[in-house]
Amino acid sequence: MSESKSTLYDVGDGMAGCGPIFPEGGFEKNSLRKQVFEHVRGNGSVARSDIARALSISAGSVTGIAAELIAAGLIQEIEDPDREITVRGRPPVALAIVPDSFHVIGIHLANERHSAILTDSIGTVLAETTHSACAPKRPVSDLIDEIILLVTDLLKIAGMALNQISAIGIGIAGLVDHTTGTVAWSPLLSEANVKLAGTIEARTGTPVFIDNDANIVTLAELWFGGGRTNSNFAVMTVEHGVGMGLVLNNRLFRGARGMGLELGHTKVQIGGALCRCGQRGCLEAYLADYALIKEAASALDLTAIGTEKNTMERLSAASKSGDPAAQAIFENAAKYLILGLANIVQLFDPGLIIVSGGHIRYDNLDNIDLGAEVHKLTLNSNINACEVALHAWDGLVWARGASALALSAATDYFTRESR
Amino acid sequence: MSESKSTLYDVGDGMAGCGPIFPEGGFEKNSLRKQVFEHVRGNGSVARSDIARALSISAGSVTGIAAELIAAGLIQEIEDPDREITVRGRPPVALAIVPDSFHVIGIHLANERHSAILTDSIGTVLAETTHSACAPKRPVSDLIDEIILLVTDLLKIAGMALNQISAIGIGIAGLVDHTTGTVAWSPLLSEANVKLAGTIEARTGTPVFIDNDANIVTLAELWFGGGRTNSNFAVMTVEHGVGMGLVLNNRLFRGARGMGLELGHTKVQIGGALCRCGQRGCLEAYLADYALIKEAASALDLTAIGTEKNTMERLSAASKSGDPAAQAIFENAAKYLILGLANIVQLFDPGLIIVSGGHIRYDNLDNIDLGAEVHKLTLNSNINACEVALHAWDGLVWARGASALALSAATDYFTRESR
DNA sequence: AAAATAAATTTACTGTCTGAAGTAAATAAT
DNA sequence: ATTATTTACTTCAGACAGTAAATTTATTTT
Repeated sequence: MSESKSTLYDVGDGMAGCGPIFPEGGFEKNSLRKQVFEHVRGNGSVARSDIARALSISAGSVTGIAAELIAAGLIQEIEDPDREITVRGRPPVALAIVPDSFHVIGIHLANERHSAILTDSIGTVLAETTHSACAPKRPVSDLIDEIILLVTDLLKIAGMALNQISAIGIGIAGLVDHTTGTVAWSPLLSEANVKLAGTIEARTGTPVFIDNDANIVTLAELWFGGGRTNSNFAVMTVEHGVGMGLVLNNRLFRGARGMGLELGHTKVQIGGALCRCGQRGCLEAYLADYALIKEAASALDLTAIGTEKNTMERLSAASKSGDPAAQAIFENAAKYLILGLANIVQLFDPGLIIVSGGHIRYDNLDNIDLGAEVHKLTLNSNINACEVALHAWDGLVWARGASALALSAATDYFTRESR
Repeated sequence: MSESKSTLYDVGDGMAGCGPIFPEGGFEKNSLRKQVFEHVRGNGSVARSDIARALSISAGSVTGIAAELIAAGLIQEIEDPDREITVRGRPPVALAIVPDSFHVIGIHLANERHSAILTDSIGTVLAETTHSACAPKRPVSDLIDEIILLVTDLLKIAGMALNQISAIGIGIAGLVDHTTGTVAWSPLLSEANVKLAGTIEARTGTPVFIDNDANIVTLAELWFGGGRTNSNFAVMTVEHGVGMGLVLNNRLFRGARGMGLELGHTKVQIGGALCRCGQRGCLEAYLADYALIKEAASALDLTAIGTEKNTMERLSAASKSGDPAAQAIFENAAKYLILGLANIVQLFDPGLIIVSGGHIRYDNLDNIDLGAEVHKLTLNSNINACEVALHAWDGLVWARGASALALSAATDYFTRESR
């Protein structure tokens, strides 16, 4: 018998019973309706029998659900495109999404420019527009006007009306609470704790969903990028700041209380470099564009001040043409990139990390095997090594990610049971 | 219109369709049966009508489910203990768990000693035993023998037989894959990738569940400690190593692929202090007991080598009696503790972090307002500041956490529908 | 004793899904 | 050409989990 006395036996609250106390209800269950719809959308075109096998549900259910979805105008029977291999038995009938069953808008709000796209129910971009933005910080009312302008412009281009839009997704830099649709803080806004989603919803009469830019990029990867075939992966973005996103079981993970994954502001050095957030030792302060530009003076003549993008391009060019100071800057940043990746692996154990960002950066990572370097900095990786992929993209990802936000909300709505 | 061209439109795989591709099935739904049982267990004693209100389900359902659970011998009607306040109407009948409806065993395996407890279905400890362990690394077969010895000893003390045990939970230091019951690596084992759960299951004929020690401590907090009233919280443990656990929505979060949350091996300094894992700059290398002991030579006469625990006690005493070197050691460790906590907040955004560990450490944290210090190192904390709580405990938590692992498995089993 | 009130039970009903039997449409074998 | 085989899809009875409303039960208030 143990000689120890337990302090735990009756620790804490003196409450009766034991075990976690569950708050009321709130357990999600995905209806077959939605599962079937998503399976069809994910695969482009599938036969009913394939759906039944893939989702392990009865063929009878699929028939019924497919009939409902067809009646609702969400899916349709099509000529199977790739059907040459003739097998015995009754030939399968392929099902596919009806692309124009509904439409959504995705909007990205950023410092220099806003972009917006209008897509159909499978994410095909039907119209896009970009407005240059100026004011670094403005009151909410101004930003809302800018958004409304974007939307009306976009609708005009697409030749559609607002009542044909099922949902609007918005991505904005800053601290965003997706569940309440609140922007706690944003570099674009002079005010804090803005109920942006609700306000736009009231102005447009359309459901509005917002999220921060890192999550938006992650959604873009999940819906349209390298994450499509992975149920679990992380995204790390390096641009003006450093962000990350995480997908667990095909769903965006947003932290316990909706705000988390602030990788850029995890500390990687006690009393280290000064970050734009005012604290010291943040990863961002060693890795983000603005941090590199701070050091760029040693490599470039910065008396002629340009845009951040321009400076980064010049710095990258200098590095590639052999400038030792510029090279040292990128080499140091690469070290911190690898450190950030390693910390993601240690904490979240994803099978894949997509490093997502502008082109410029990646030109300087050509010689580095990121996967191998991360491996060196992690435990246990011999068993389940994490793949690291680079994904460079243009300015439209953000809007596409925002449209994915709207698409998944619209999907929920249209596949809700017994409407 | 935008001048940008998109590389994302058809990025990646050239696959048809869009949206995440969902693997088959796998959506959990918690039956009312289980919810009712857990509500009763969580609250000690509740009336049917209270259950219906708390879980927002119909009174009729509660009647039916309660009848089933009573028939199964899992719950019972009791005299309501605290019922003086007489109200109009038919008095409620309190329901409570039948404590001896089933029993489980919780085992903790550690370097110096193993401990095991036998509990009833509400976690009351009916018997406990502790065996001292010797070999630092042994083959699996030896460890299994030790486990069997623990179990038989425990059963003898409790006067019970193996077939009266519904489940066995095991906590072990190292890298553990809970889903497969595999120990990928452990300081106790000379072999790797050991299917420990399966082997013990075969030997005992009882379902066995294993997890690593950090998760076990987290479960102990969730079931019996300060986490009971919180659906979302993190646990950070500082002992020989540094670990963490995370509870999201009352469930243990284990990372994307079951191994993650290795906070101790996240890097907090490039090329920093050497960690026992062989890498440099791990948080553990600045904060864990073994790291402090490395530095202890400056404060203590270590020619007489004692146990780790003994050395830590001497170091702590030296610090409290004013030894500047010892004080400096603890001050530095506190800095890294705060850094670790801040990084948890940034990444996971829990509302509460429980710092869980032995007493010695905490005596040296008395003067520090951990919450405030963490606040200083995090963004946004003004909105949703994270509470930091210290919880010092004795050696039995581990076994209690392991029993919680078994309890939740047994609960699942007994409340499964249509058995 | 009657009225009021609240808890628990009973009953009829709904929606979701399954499983088994049946139908449809093709190829392969005779 | 006809029959057998194979595969896809449909239909339908029924299991099951859950609800809502009416009913019964047990108590206090008037």
